[in-house]
Amino acid sequence: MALATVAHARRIPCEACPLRENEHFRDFTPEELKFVSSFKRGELVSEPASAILSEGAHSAQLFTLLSGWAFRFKTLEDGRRQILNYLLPGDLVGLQGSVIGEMEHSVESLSPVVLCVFQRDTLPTLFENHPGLAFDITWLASREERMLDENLLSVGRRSAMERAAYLIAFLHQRAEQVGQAKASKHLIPITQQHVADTLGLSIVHTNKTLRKLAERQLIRWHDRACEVLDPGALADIAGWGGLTDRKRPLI
Amino acid sequence: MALATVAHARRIPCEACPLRENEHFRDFTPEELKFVSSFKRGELVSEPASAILSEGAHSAQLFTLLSGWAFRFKTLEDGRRQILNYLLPGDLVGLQGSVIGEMEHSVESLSPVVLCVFQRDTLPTLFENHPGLAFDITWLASREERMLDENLLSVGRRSAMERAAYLIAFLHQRAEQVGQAKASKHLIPITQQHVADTLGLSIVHTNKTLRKLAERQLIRWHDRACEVLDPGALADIAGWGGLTDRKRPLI
DNA sequence: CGTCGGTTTGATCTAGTTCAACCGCCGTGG
DNA sequence: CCACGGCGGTTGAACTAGATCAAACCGACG
Repeated sequence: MALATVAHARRIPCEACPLRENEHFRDFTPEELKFVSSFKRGELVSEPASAILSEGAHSAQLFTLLSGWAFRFKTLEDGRRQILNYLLPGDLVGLQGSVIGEMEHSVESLSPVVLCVFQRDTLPTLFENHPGLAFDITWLASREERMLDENLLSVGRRSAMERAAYLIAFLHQRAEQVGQAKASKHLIPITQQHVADTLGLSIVHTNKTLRKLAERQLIRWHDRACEVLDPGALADIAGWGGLTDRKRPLI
Repeated sequence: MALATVAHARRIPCEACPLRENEHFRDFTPEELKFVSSFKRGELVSEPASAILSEGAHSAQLFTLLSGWAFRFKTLEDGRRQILNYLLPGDLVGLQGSVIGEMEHSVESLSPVVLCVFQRDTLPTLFENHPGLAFDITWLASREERMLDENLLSVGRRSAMERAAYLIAFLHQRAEQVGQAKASKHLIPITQQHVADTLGLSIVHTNKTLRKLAERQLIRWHDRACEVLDPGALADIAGWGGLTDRKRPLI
């Protein structure tokens, strides 16, 4: 697993951020945009499968994912790994570290990613001068909490088949919201090992479960990627209502 | 399951809140205290096993738990229940609802509880005028996220024995931090059904697992309560490092 | 052309589930 | 006063979802 490549100099100004064109994100006032832009320190570009943040890191920075896929995870001493959640464009990375001071999980990329780098110690300034943005950060934290709640329900109480169906429907919906689904023809860039570590299952059983979903024509498995054929049926299997499609902030 | 009893008129002013004496909470400035006090609308007292907030509620209020134990949970349509986390004195209740607008989980009490009721729509005022308190709310949200991360690791990757040991060590440590452990002689007011629904196990297997812990003299099971005898050994079994003992805010 | 990571498959095993009782306690209604 | 029912906890037996073990396949890549 390669280390993340170093930060490049600032490229795109936030005012011209292509993500903002997506109607899924709420509009910012020019003033807010100006502040966010001043808050930004640079960009970080990184290869697939590279570490972005590591558990225990004290010097954690705060990022927003601009493009690509990543995931958060924790491991036990003997190596058992649990994936906690996935990160898609617009998601905040490293908030826990910035707010509380130390990271208790790691973050790794699944695809080539570009991150927007913020100076962690300017967070107090943001809270001082931009209550609206501060509220947005809390909003994003609450949203993460929600996703974790649903994940926990899944891992704790759904069967292997339900879990797998839920995960894929969930990721597909998130990708769709930020316009990644079209861009990549409904392809989710994960291996079956990632699925296993998300669902709390063994790879073997994960493989057999995914195979059944494929036989039912709900997904098609590619090399290191999952193509979603029938998101509705997947959500049905899981008994999952779907994400609420509210506009969200983009810091 | 009884409904929560109605809110009483305001009793204790925040300045005299007994919780603040606990050194585990950070000191507030007189000005902050004054605002929090004005933010408070009243108190809610409620019986054990009563609903405090319900999934889907749109009119969710924001609370701080003053005394007692409660828990957050979600259920699937067929009744399978997953407990997401527990709530102890000083914990914020209903933040998701207040920030995003709708609750996606329910909250129920485990013991008699007293909650401090806030007016949800004054939250923007708090963010406007008290950036420090706003930051504190984000801090608390991040802390919840952390606890969920560890829970997810537990349910996804730990064995039944490890999970049970982790849960009890975790709850015991939290109780101790807020001074509940001494007060109740290390008694956690839960049934084995609660444990099962937290760990994602059946009651039968939960019973057998707890029994083993009891045989090893690590816990003693009482009627609707778990007495913790050896928190250190429990944490060891789980391979869990314990909570970081940082001072935290109390809104 | 060999190796390696990701995927697939079958066989065997086991941790945890489900089913079925039973006990003790407590609150309720006759 | 007692009978009854329900809840929380306990226990054994039978069962199964999912784990583990083992081997092979396949495409990419040096």
